[in-house]
Amino acid sequence: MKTQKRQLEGQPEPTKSELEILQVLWQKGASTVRMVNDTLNEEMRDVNYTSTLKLMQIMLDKGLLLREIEGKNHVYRPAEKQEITQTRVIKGLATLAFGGSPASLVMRVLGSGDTSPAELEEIKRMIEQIENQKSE
Amino acid sequence: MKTQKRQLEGQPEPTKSELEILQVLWQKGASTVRMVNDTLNEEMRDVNYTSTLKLMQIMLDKGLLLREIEGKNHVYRPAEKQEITQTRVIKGLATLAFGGSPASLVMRVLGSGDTSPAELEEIKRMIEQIENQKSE
DNA sequence: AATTTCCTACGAAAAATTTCCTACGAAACT
DNA sequence: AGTTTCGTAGGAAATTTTTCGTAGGAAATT
Repeated sequence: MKTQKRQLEGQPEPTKSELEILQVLWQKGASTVRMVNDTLNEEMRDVNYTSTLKLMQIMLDKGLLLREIEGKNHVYRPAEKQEITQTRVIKGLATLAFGGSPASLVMRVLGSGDTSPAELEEIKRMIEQIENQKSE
Repeated sequence: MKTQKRQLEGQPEPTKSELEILQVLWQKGASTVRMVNDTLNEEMRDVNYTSTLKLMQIMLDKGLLLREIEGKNHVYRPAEKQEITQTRVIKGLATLAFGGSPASLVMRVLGSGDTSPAELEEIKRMIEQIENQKSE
C-alpha cells in the first residue's frame, strides 16, 4: 500500500463500483473480500476475485473502509456510517441533476409512481415526526 | 460524427458531466453550446468551450440530445423529458446504494434534515394527492 | 481584401475508474 | 515433504470519461 492520506479530510464520494461494495458491507456487516465477492457475483454481476480485492484495497487507502486482521485473513468494514455516506451521495446527485435541491429529488421519486401505499404512509409518518420534533 | 446508434434502445445513463449539461438545458431551455458553456462557467466550474462542445456532440451521438440548425449555429435540447431522465438516474442510484428501494432513498433525504418546513409540507401534500388519485 | 472572431469537427491526450494477470507466502491436504 | 488451495500485494492493461489542441470555414470587423 502506498499513500493512505485523507483520513482527516472529508471522505471522497465513492464511485459506482465502490458503492456496490459498500452496499454489501452495509447489508452483511464486516466481511472478508471473499464474502463480498461472492455476494457481488450472486446478487449483482460477475466480478473476478482479484478485482474486488483490488477495489477494496483502494477503498482502504482512500479511507472509505477500515480493516482488521482476523486469523489469517482481512476483515473489512465501512469507515463511516451508512447514513452519512448515503446522504453524501444523494447530495451529490441533487447538485448534479436537481438544481441542488434534495426536496425536488424527493418529489421526483414520489411522482415516478414506484412507491407503494405502505411506503407512502411510512414517509408521511416520518415527515410528521420531523415536524413535531421541530416544534419542541 | 460516427455512429449514432441507440435512438431506439433505451437511453443510457448520463455521466456526471452530461448531467451538468442536461441541467443547464432543463433550466434555460434549448441552447447553443456557447450559452451552455457560459452557464457552466458562471454557475458550476471552469470548462473550456471545446470541451463542452465535444461533450454535447457525444451526447447527440448517444441520443441524449437533439440538435437543430438555427441560423449559423446549432441549438441543442434534451432528447427526453427531464422527469424521465431524472427518474432514471434516481433509480440507478437506488439500485447502487439503497438496496434498490427508492423509498428508502426518500427516507434518507428526509432524515438528513436539509428539507425546509415548507418543503416538508409540499411533500406531504403531494403524497396525499397521490393517495387520493389511487382511490379513484 | 485582409484580419479578427466565432463556430464546428476531428483526433488525441489526460484523467479516472475498473479489471485482471502474476508472484509469492502460508495454511490445508495427500 | 510435495502439492494443491486460498489469501494478499503489486503492477499494469483495458475501459470509460473528460479535457483540450488544432484545423478549416463562414461571418463580422477594419
